[in-house]
Amino acid sequence: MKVWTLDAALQRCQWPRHFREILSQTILTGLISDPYAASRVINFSTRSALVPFDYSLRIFNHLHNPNAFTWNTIMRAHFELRNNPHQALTLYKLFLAEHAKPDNYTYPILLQCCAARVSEFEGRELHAHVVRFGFHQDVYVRNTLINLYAICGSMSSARQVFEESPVWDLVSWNTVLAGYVQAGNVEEAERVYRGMPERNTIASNSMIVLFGRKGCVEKARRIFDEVRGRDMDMVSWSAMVSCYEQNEMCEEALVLFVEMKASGVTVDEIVVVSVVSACSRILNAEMGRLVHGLAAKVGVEDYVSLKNALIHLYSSCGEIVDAQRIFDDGGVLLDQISWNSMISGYLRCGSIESAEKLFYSMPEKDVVSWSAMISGYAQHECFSEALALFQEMQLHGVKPDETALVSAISACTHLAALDIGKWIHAYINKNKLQINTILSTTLIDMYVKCGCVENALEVFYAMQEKGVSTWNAIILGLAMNGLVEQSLSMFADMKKTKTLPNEITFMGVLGACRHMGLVNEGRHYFSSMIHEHKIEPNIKHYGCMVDLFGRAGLLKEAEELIESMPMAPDVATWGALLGACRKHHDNEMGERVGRKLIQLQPNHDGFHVLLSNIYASKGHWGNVLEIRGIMAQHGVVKTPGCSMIEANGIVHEFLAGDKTHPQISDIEHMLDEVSAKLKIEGYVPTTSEVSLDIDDEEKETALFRHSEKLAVAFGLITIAPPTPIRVMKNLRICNDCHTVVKLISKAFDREIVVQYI
DNA sequence: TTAGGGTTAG
Repeated sequence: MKVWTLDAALQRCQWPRHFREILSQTILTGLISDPYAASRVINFSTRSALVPFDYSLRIFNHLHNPNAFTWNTIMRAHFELRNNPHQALTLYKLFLAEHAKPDNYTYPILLQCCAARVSEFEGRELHAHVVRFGFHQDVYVRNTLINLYAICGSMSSARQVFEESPVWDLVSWNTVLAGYVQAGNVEEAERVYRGMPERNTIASNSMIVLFGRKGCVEKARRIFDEVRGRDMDMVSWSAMVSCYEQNEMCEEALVLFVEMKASGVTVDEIVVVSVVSACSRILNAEMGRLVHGLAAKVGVEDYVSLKNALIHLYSSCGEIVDAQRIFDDGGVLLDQISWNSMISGYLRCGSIESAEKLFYSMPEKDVVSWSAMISGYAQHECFSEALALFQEMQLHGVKPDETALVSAISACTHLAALDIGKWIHAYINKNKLQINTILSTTLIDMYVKCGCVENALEVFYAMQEKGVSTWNAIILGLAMNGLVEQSLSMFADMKKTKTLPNEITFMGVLGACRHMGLVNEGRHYFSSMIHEHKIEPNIKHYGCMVDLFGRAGLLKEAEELIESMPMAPDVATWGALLGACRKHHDNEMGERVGRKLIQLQPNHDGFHVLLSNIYASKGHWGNVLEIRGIMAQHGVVKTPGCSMIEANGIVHEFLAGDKTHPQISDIEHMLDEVSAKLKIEGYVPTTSEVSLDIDDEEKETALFRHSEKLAVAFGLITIAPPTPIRVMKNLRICNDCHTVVKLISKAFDREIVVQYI
């Protein structure tokens, strides 16, 4: 058998059996011991789908003296077919050990293997071999070296190889340029781009990508238009579309895509994914549907990233059925991201049960799956479920990352689960986990809402970089804890750091003024917000000012401010005025405002209750009953007061008048004790708050079953001093509870924090 | 044999 017969036979080879016959012929005739003939066999077998890779390997292992070509082929096959660059590099050592000589094709393969492993160390070793064997002048070798260093982030070495080259081809230029693009080095990239002897499409496309990533949309567009005049290709269009999409110019992205279609360029899966993502951003399901149809037409429907982008699109637009259809039809094409996207899609659409079902049925859960579920629970106010899942996640040995931690901590905040929150904080420190601005801010938020100002300040001062939300959390938190002066001086500090305040900052600042009744300061900050910082006050700022004026008895000014609002006043704003009317006994205005509100928002419980309270405080029981009737007629149910307290890592919930707690008899006993003790101290219950037509003794009892009092009593029983008693409440605390808690604190010598969240 | 495009999950 001759080599040319072998080549001809291989060319005709159609079946695995043919190949085995050809192989046995080469062995029987002894042709296999000819290194060139052996290389033809290996080359064919590694490239052909007829032969399994293991079979090629077995042939290779039986060869006595494979030549460089054969070694190269088998090393490349390890890298490309098996995706095993490490094995290729191992084989290279064997190659040298057998005293075979590498050729100029050997190093591009091996250097690519190093690039795939991002292994600069191995690369440098090979670089030395390249020089030793005298291939350093080869332009292919040089280019792969440049690429290797660029990928390993060592642009100085890449640049050095480039500079030392005797000749440069287009690939050399493009590779160096790609390195700077990847490193995000605009200056050097532009310099290289300008220095190129001729600018080709690939280089221009790289520049479009770079400018797109850096937010320089106009520069990208200029280059795009330049290429357009020369020779653009699919990538040019695609890069420009994605540039718009990444910079949130979704309309432009869609327009350009339509133009691309119209110009007759082939559309592929990559550009389609960018376009679908643009549709998601602007919640345009209709356009997305068109693109989806187009993708099906060009036959890229099975592309998993596209499926994922579509699941995201449809679920973001509330079209959960369509999202689900893609997921259900996906079968084996789906990946981890598909599952996670579907879970968060369900959660976004409020189908907690579907999300749970999918979550518990998924083959593999990663951090994202867990934290999607945890934060989904938290977003739907299922805080206990969120925390329980966070703990379950750790039992499964999954390490929480920043996002999971943020969700868990915010669940702690809402549950007043301070101990668990502190445990998470300690866990972060112990494991030296990355603390980013969001995580720190969440911790600060938790501490201030649990009344631990010291801990909050500790986190705050330890932060390297503080964002506006960090300042907001501390300003708001200090004010919330009654540390008004500190809060306002924090605001002054913030201004010194040149951090620009936003509308939330002013909520904190105005809230601080309200807390202390600082009317003049409030006016000053409100005006500086508008004139100095050019921030339009929102409805909450107005509400805050109305409350500030109202509490100070400036009812007229408060009402005038409401009338001057550019938007319709909301519940809180009217509520503030109504509350002020009650406090300052302006029943005329109170009734007027209250009646108006009931008409405006017949479904809101707060107004009815406030108005009813106004009547109750005057003893006008007829009117109270009338309001009750209106409430019943509109199906308005008073939101029950609910307080939470954490003891020994368990969160206990109390509703007003609640008798369901297992320790209720102890609690009632404690309340009686408290009542007796406080009466000695001269406490008189403010029964005017109770809008029931019952006698005073019954009113006292009702008052003493408010949820926060139950929780505090429970705290007195279960939490040993000096640990403070911390209670979280869903509604604002009533005057009586406020007084009572202060008295308990004194009489029992306990630190007590009741927080309204 | 070396160079250019993308997104999607919390």
